[in-house]
Amino acid sequence: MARTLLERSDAVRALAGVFRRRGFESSSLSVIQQETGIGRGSLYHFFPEGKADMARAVLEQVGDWFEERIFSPLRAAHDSATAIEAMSQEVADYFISRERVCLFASMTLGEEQDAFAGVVRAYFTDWVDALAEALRTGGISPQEAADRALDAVAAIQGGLILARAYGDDATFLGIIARTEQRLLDPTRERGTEPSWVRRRVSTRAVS
Amino acid sequence: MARTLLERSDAVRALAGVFRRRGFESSSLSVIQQETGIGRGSLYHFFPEGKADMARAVLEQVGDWFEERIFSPLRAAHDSATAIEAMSQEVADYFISRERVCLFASMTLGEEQDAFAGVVRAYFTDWVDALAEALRTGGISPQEAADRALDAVAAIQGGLILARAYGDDATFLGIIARTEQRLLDPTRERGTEPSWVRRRVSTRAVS
DNA sequence: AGGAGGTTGTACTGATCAGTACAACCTGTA
DNA sequence: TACAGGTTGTACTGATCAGTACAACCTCCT
Repeated sequence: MARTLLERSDAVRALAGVFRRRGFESSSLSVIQQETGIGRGSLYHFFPEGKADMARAVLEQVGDWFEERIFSPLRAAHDSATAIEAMSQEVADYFISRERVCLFASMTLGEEQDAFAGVVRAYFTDWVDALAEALRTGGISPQEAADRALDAVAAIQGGLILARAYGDDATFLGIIARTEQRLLDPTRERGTEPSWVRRRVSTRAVS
Repeated sequence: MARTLLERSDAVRALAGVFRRRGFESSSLSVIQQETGIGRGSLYHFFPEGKADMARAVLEQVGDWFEERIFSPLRAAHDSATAIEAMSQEVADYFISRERVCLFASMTLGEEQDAFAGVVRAYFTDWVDALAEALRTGGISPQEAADRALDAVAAIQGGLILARAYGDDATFLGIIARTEQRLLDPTRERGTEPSWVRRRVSTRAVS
């Protein structure tokens, strides 16, 4: 019964590597076959619906990793400062060792956008919400916590773009470090919104 | 001499739209032909090297726009606060009216990465440097200005990812607004780097 | 009015795409 | 040892890909 040498989870890991390096669209079946060493037969055996199935599986595996290592600890944190430091370190290690690519972010571009909108949105809201909860635990007001959490996740994602553009991890680590400081800073006050934002938000931003 | 109806710059604009909507990889020649209404003949007449030429032209046009409307004003600014507010507004308008996609950022993924590494890096360094110069004009120290500029560009790029993930402009505008405040804030102090960063940077970040 | 030459649509090429079919294989169980 | 059935490589399909060739066209200049 060929209790195979190849675990499905190994295949998923290999696929994630290919998608990160080449992007989803340009990962053709022949490329996937070549770079993973997994034959067409096995690929369609594990992922009957083809590339869409593969992408789903990869996103699910990545999502599970974040849930376990990042989101859940943030939500369960007693000491928010420690939890946020841990998040920073985990996130830095994770992305540096994975081509500086966030697969969920990559799915917000091109054709993939529609197909994976749901899971992508869930990933980001989970992250932002978990981080906001840790901040609230640390005594920050709900609104301020939500804003800081959103800004931090955006900073990390933008940091990945710059890290890839510069081909440089140090820049990314600097951004992560300052993001961490900003999250923990107990003294920062909120100013008033610039007037042009209020104008934009009220006129058309609720799309 | 058919002094054509179709200016090359119109073609470039149309191409930019297609690339933003579909992504570079999944913009096939037939799709481009269909969505721009420009025939294969004209396409290869204007862009003899095919898609690579088209992408180059699009990036150049976008780069020129930013140079004229964003970078140059920042460098020439006398009043840094006004210049930064202007940048925020221009950037918000630009990306909201263009599918929330930064084409340079999209070129940091997949196969495009290598082909366009140079212009992509130049775009981001130009932006960060111009913004840092405006901040220095406003009396912020060079190192602090460089950090804040980098963080701001990262925040904007991350904001775009979240805006696409959420299908929502209000989130993006909020991020831009708080980024602007952070840039202008005269009081913020810099803390010390978390120890884990120094460890990472010194051990392997200089790749 | 009549070229001249830049511009454009169409048909074609070979390569590569995603997906299917199926025979051969391999391993745990009997 | 032999079977059973999950697993895998290979060959194939029709569709679509990027790029080329070229005849028809259209507009400006004389």
